[in-house]
Amino acid sequence: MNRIAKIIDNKTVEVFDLSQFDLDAIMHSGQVFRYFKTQDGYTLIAGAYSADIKENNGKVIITTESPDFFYEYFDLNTDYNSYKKTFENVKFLQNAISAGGGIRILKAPFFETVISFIISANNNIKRFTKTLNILSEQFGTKLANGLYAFPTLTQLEAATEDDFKAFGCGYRAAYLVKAVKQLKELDLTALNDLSNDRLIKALQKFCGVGPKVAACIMLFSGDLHKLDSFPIDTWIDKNLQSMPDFQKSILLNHPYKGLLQQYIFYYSQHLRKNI
DNA sequence: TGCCAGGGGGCTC
DNA sequence: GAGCCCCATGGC
Repeated sequence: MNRIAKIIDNKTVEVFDLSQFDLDAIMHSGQVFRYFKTQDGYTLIAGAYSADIKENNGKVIITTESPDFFYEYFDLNTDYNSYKKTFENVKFLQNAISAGGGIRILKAPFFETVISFIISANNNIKRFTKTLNILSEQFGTKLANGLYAFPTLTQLEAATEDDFKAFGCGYRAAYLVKAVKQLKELDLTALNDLSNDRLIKALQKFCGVGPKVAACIMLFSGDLHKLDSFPIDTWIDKNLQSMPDFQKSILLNHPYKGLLQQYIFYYSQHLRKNI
């Protein structure tokens, strides 16, 4: 039996092992944006699915019409202790690992990941989250709880450059119109056959996707889920620059450096602490 | 190669 | 309250 979590019934997932599931840290780890704080937890929307999530009596309770989706979304079949065992040679990140140790790499829908991270470019999280929610309200499907699903590719084809601009995308508006057209022609399964080197180049063919955004798509899209992808944003860059070369080398050669990157991001960006 | 292009929220001072 | 920066990228 899985010690981490279990689908209890057709509306409930329970997570038992909170040492590898830190709800607040996951929400603030910069990989999920469309969630709302509730009185005792969060309401989260991913793609066309939503869930109410709260912590209660040492467990996390996920209440949703789509338990199978969220079981997979939170990667609950994977024991993160197996990853953590490989972190013994990165003791210089111990503080960040301790603080963010309950972060998991989520399996977000591919299209939502691409669009979200194009909009994230040179933007602050609060501001582009607002944009993502407005786009969802304008172009997405209204769900039973009154919230809006992230727009599908077909729905977002209706958005013009002026629409994207009006909803806060700024100069990324033109990229988005082009990227939506390009994504329509994409065979996602073909991407899965590529090596990481080829994959990151293939993703950068989408307008608005450079090396950093491509690395985010590789790490956070559930279809790709490359745990050795290492997005270097301004926060990670600052940390790398303050790191001795030998530490940098250990970090950048680690098979799960994507997960380590999440710990560093959460620690420096959200908690505002220095490694 | 270097510079430029939205806007606004949050941070530092 | 001014000045700076933000999960960068493409075009010139």
